[in-house]
Amino acid sequence: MDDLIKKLSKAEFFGNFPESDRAALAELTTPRRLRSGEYSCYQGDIWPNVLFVSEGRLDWSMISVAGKEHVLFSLSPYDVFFGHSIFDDKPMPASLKATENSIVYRWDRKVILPILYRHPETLWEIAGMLTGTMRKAREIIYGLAFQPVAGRLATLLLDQFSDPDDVSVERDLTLNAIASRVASSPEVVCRILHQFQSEGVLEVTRATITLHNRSALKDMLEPE
Amino acid sequence: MDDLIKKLSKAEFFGNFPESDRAALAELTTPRRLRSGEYSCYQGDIWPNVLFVSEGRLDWSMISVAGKEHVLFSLSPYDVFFGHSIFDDKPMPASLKATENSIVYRWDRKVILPILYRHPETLWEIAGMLTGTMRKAREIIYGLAFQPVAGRLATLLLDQFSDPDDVSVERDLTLNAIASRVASSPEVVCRILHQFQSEGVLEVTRATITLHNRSALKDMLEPE
DNA sequence: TTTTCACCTTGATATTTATCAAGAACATCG
DNA sequence: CGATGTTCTTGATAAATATCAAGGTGAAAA
Repeated sequence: MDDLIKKLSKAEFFGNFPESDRAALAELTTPRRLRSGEYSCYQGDIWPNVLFVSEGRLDWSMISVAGKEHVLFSLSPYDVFFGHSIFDDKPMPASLKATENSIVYRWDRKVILPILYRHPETLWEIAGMLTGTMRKAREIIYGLAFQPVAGRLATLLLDQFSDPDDVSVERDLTLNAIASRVASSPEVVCRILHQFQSEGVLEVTRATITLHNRSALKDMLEPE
Repeated sequence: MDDLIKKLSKAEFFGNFPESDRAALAELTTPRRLRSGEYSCYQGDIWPNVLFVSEGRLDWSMISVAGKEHVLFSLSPYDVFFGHSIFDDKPMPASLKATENSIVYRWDRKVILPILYRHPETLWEIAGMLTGTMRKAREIIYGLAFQPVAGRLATLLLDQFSDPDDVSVERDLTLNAIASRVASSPEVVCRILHQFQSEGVLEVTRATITLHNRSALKDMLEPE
């Protein structure tokens, strides 16, 4: 339990709470272990919960009627996630799926609301957090509406190479995983990756990607 | 002024306020007339305001670096819009543009926050409203990621024919306007519209669209 | 070591969508 | 009424993307 309290203090949201409230939160939940591939919530569920990621990684992804998957973003340790249903009691618009063995903590609305209400500014912070999610959604729409697959892939790569010093990253995503993030197919992603290579932008091996020309990727997004 | 107070009572959000607060709100703002084509806020602005639409129509639309436009949704009379910046002080991710001559009222954060804070449940309602916007964004992403242009157009048409009794609607949107909602080009929209016609789904004339087979449009979205 | 399996790669092809161009239909205004 | 400008329409063409198929590669398991 102390472990959880400590982790919550580093969380983006509960970090600002007084220690006593973090302790109260820790009292009200138990760890859940998810194995890679397991779901925490399904698209369509009424799921009025708050989730805290302690270990592992979860994807927030939509599934189409045709069975295709589109991953919008993923949750990492210390991330806090508010299920949509907690605000409006409607079904969840996407699913949360563990992509690694993970440990999460969950609170039901009935349990967590009284604690949130102790701090009036907290509700305002929630609005700020939701606004952040809306901004992420906006970026996704922008990519889909205006950019070709190559552009969306460039964005994803720049994201992976977020640290300006990193020039080489492990390929932790399969082509399939990448495709479901840029809304395309693994074959197309493969081709574009090799096209980037032939242009000297980067170098792909089976295990790593090495970036040679970061600005070329950026130019792809904002011409000039 | 009384006019505004009355209108606010029918608004989705301020309608639940006590009359005194609506009066207070009316005191703190003045009407702004926008001519068709004028902008209320620009993508990139810091714009910490709340907007109430009294008359007319505004489009919430993104503009790409290449100059293309994508309309995400529009605001009609009685709609209340919270600018993103009001929550996080960051630039607006899209623009608000009047598509008709319109009358709107605006409040700055400094002015409106004290009134909102009078009702603790209001903040929770704001979160609910933001969640609604996120759900709209999710539908847009779903369309762009999984559906061809014809599918997105079908969704738009079903939206126009929302009343099950309506079988005929005025064509109030130009092909250009439709194209910027389904993220395509006017030529493509034109062709698909005529393709629908040749399939007997609907009938297009210059002035109206008449729906012959509503379920055909629905089937296009959810096969089977 | 061999087998197995998932993943990657590449080619060939079909489909979808964008773009350019030109003419037709319509509304508006002088 | 004629002139003007916008919107619609259609054809031709190019580009982007999806899909299917087949073979290659490497890692893990037997």
